[in-house]
Amino acid sequence: MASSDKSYYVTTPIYYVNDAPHIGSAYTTTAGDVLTRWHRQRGENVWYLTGTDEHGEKLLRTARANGVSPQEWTDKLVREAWLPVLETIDAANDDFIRTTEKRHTERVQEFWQNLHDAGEVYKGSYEGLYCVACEEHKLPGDLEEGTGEYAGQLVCKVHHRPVETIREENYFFKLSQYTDKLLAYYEEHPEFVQPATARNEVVSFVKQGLQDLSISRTSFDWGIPIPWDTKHVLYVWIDALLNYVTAVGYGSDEEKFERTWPADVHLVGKDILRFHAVIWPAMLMAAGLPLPKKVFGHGWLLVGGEKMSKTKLTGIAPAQITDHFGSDAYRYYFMRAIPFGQDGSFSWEDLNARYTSELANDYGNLASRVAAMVGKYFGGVLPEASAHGPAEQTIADALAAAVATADERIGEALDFQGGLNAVFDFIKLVNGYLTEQEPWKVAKDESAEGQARLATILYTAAESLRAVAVLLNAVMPKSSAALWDSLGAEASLGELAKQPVQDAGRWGQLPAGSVVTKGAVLFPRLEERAEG
RNA sequence: GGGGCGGUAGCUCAGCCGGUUAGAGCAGAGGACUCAUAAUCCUUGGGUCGUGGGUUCGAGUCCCACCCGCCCUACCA
Repeated sequence: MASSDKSYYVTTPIYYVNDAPHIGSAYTTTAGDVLTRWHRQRGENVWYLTGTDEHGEKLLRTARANGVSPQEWTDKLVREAWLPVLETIDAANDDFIRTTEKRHTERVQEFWQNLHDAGEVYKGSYEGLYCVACEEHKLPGDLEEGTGEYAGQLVCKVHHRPVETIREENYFFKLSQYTDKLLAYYEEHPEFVQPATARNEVVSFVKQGLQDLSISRTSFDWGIPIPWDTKHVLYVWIDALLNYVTAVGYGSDEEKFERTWPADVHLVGKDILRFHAVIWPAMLMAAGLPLPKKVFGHGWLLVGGEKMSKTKLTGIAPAQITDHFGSDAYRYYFMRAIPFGQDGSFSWEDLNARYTSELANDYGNLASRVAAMVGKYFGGVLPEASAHGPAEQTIADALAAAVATADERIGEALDFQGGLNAVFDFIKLVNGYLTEQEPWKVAKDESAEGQARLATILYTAAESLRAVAVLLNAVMPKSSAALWDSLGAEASLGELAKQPVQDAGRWGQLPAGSVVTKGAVLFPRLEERAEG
């Protein structure tokens, strides 16, 4: 297999199906979608995977509470909530894996059977603390000194009631054996865990030494049975992580697996970084499989200065935003307003302000004024730039720089904000160019020179927009398509998605004679949206 | 308890190894223009740089203590 055939493979976490999809999970999916669209537009083979995590005790309980089987419950949630949200945010994933699918469960069983056969798994007993009220196992850090009648005992921080000690026969994965191997790997591959702050936390955690990991449960049965001892089901995480390989043909389609694995980027929220940067690579090492090239832990979305938590998820559903602003603005906002890798504040005010200022006024209005002038002065037929001078060259040079920056920032550094800044700085520059050149005044000069200048100014603006449409297609596919259409570009240049993004700065691609029409405005000004 | 990060203009944030009048975007104010989605372009704002000390000729920028928010991690019983 030639290396050039290797797909650029990006994953999101598989989301726990029992939780309602909110903007936090959609944030990861959006970022992955922008990243993969960008790489596709470079002409690379790309594979973008997302999906749902469907096992575990919590899901079993909700299913029962709703009087249906866990499979029925999970089917319903996927159908009614998780698949629709992909439409809502306009994600173009190549596959969607569910951990209840045979292609997953069978491969997972083989994987662990192999590790068991190889001596990586042993039977032991697990002793843990359990809060009956929470119905969860607790770590020492989840507990505190009791007071009053529970004085002297450790109580759950949530319920302030004593926890029970529970002993269970479990299978264990020899994670402890991988402490040094992981540390060596982090050392050799400093880019493996990003950003650097996330990497530091992972490294310092592993340096303390790893404990073997309990990988099975016997207290409930909604999970993948351990093949050699079917009273046990696999711990959800240990099952879920394998989706990244089972979905691309591990153990079933070697050709596809070779072409896809290892993943180029695992996108994860920083809360689940440890599973992806410690446990997952150890599992792969144990199985003799290549490790993913990069695990990127992005930040939280803060609402009102606080982390959006699952529990107090009065949360915001993506559709609440897209219903009003549209999916393009949704995608733009989260990529532009929040530095990927850092926590960022979400507010309706900020969203509204950016929509109006950046999308409607700067970008959309530029497209409108250019299309209007080509229509008004040249009957909608793009004229030739016969008087290209220094002012035009400045624009062309700035474009080339913006393209280079955007390609590096978005395509390599996963700095979506930086990439969008470059594009929008360019848009502002073109607005300024028009104001300086005053084509509406030049239009009154009917001399040949005057008309040549007018033609050149409008060509320059239209050609700039052509590049902007190409550059923004990964972030805002719908409005970019509308702009492409308005410029009449498809007739000569072909499909927008086929325009190589790294070549967008080559000046003069939009041919004179293109039919420019003033379609619907890209981002109509919106009524002030009320709180929440 | 230990470790880390953050607290800078109304809002969101930049400010590298200390050095002339602390910056950007948005919002606000004034002006220009009219091709355009009352849009665009130009100009403009004086904020105890969390608090209190200290080092220094000079400190958001270094040191100490403290307050607030968050993250990682422990002990113990």
